[in-house]
Amino acid sequence: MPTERTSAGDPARTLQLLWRHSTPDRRRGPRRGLSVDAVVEAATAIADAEGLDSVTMRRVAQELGVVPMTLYTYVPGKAELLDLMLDAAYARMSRTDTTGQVWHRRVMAVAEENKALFERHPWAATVSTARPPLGPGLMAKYEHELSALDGLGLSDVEMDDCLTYLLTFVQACARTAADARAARHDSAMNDQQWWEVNAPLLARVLDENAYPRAVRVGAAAGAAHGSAYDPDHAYTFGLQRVLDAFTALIDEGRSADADAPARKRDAGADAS
Amino acid sequence: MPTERTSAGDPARTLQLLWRHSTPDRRRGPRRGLSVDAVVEAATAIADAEGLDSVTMRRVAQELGVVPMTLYTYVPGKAELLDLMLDAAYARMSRTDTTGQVWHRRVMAVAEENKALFERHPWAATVSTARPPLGPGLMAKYEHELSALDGLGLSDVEMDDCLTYLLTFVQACARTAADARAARHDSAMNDQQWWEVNAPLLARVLDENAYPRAVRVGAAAGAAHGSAYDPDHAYTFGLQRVLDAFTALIDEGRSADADAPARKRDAGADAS
DNA sequence: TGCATCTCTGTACGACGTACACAATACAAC
DNA sequence: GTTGTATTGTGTACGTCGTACAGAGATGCA
Repeated sequence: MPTERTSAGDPARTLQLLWRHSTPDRRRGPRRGLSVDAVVEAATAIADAEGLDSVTMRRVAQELGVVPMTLYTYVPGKAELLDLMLDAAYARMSRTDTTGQVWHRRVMAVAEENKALFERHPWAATVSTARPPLGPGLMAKYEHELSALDGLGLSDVEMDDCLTYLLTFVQACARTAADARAARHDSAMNDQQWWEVNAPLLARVLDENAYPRAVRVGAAAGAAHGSAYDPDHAYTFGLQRVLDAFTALIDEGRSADADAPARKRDAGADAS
Repeated sequence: MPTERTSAGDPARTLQLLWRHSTPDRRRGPRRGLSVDAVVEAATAIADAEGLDSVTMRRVAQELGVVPMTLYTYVPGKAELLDLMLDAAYARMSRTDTTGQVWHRRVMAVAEENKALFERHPWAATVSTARPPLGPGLMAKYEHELSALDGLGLSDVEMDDCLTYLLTFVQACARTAADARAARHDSAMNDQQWWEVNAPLLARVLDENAYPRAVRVGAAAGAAHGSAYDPDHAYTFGLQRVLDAFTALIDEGRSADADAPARKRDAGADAS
């Protein structure tokens, strides 16, 4: 089961669908019983509730009361359907107006919005967007998110780099959280139960003296959060690191601009 | 095609296999024609060359000159085989001795080792390790990597947090790179060709005035690296951010220990 | 020499995306 | 009206997957 990927279908047809440029409105033949939006909505509902695995053409069709092949009159195939689902999810994201706030508040808002996206649509975190769906949803999202990084003295390329770094982080967290949820569901065990099953078995085969640091730190981490891995903690900890990293990068640029002999570190945001 | 996941099989059998505690050596019945290692090796070779999609029980069996069902006498199922593949890959990783070097060199070495892992085995980057394969390979890897973060004044939990943050970053980069490779392969188009196909189509539907920043920054980023997304650049840029972030965290701890009125920023590593 | 136990094989099932042929429908041209 | 044609919706079918199950043959122990 490899990773799903956006933009795996025919580019021309995909773009036409994404921007809804395919409605001559009066056509021959029977009236259409459904619509592209209805198909996308049904598929999204299934994905939200049961994961992307459950989104099969058969299942979406069943949900809409038609036979599987009917969907192919609305959508060229499953690949294009996924693009439509994701761009629609982007389009629906809330975009808080943070003009006038300090930059680290703006960046945190972007992170939160993406976190919310992946909480509402966990499947979205598992999709590879190496070639993103170039629809109105993505464009609006990108435009909005860039505004959070504007006016900080970063170059255009640096703005894109930073945004990529931030979004990669949030998506990686969400992906791990989604994977953990899927594992919990499939195994009918939560993480704690899973560890309770594995710990005694592991203890039998593992020589503690061979891995002193691993055993000590692993135990400490396991005790700190209830389990081996706590997605919420990883997000909170990591977001703070991202902000620290941006602070350093922005300050670097400022001190270079001012060509001061010593670096200044009064970046307007005491990201503590 | 959802994401593959480790530890999806039976925990007891998986651990026995991982630690190779299942060899009574003299058994009845015909001599075994293969071995667990042979199966794992064949599967890994296929995954390295053609991706995890191509690793099917039928294909692995064919490579070994047996019928598919034969594999099930060596391995309980495909889930357990994946655990064995990944732990073996961990076990084979090079672990450079960086004792005596400054911490940011040690951390960079860990990042490079993981980057190398994902270059040799791109499929490994696509596997979810929310529940990791608790084998000797992972233990050795974890033990080694923790040593890079030792002696920096971080708590055990912070060491684990930092390592998770670093590894999440490297894996996310590698995953994107692997996805891009897979897209290139499946579409028989490289990224540049893909953009050349999409750009004119997009220009027809997109109102440039509606997304001024997106168009400007997107163009700048696309021009800077040859394509829309450059995995190498994302890694280089991101690793520097990770180091900056760790610098800030370590300094924070030091200034708190020293309870100095002002923060000191002489962390021993000028991570420029 | 039996016999329990193990290896390896062949067949089969239900899932998937979707190609293809075809029936039913509604508008356009006459 | 009537006919032609484009379009929608349906049923069947193919090749893919992991693996359950039954059985055939080989081997070591009693």
